[in-house]
Amino acid sequence: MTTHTEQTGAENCPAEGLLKLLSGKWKPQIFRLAVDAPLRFNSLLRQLPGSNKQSVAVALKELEEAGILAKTVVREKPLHIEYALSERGRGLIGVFLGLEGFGAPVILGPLSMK
Amino acid sequence: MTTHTEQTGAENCPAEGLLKLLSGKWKPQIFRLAVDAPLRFNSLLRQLPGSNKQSVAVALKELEEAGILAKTVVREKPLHIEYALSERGRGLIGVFLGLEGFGAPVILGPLSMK
DNA sequence: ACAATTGGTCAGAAAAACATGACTACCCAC
DNA sequence: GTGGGTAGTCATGTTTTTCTGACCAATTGT
Repeated sequence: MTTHTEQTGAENCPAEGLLKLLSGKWKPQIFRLAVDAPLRFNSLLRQLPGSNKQSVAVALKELEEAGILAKTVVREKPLHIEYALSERGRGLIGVFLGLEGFGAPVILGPLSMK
Repeated sequence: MTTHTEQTGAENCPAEGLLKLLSGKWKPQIFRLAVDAPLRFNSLLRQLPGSNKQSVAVALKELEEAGILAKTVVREKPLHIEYALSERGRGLIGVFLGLEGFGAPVILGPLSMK
């Protein structure tokens, strides 16, 4: 059975694909940090306590492949790589803010309504 | 030790908690179906091909505990239980639409198709 | 030349999520 | 009191995700 017929339902629901993309242990935090400034691998690793190379590398790759982050080789003093929010990525900021706006009251509980 | 030292970063980022809540194989679909009409366990199970009691039960419980779905015992003909979107749950619809709006181009976009 | 920093890859282990099948309990019709 | 529908739980196994530690390769510093 090499017929990889994935049935996630994402075909009829784009939100699901996006949720799947943003889910995962590190991707939301990576996205959030990328909003503030371009990211560099080792620095990012240090900013995510408890993370590991592997997971972060995979997350960066997936976010890049999804067109949310753009990878750039910076030919400067230490010669490094930058992962910055792409145009599409910036489009996600609004959605993220919507999530935060809704998320906050959930965490603070029903008592804080009104 | 009741001090649940969760290190998800959700404390300083409500969006993360929400993403975590909505992630999972069935929760997005369940939410989506709940938008249309109140849900009933067995019926829902039939509407989610490939799913199973266990996973759906857990998903419903978590959505209920998060205050997104409201569980109601309906004392009628077959005596059943309804899971309907709560007030808060309806608030999520907008966020979900935002996800769909952004998600669609990602799926259909130039990067994903070869 | 050697070490450190850059940004990774790889195989294997551990942990988390998900699926399966058996079982429970309650109500109603027959 | 048997059978079907309601809504689940439980123990177990499988699959997916995440973590660990070793290794790699180019670039810069001493």
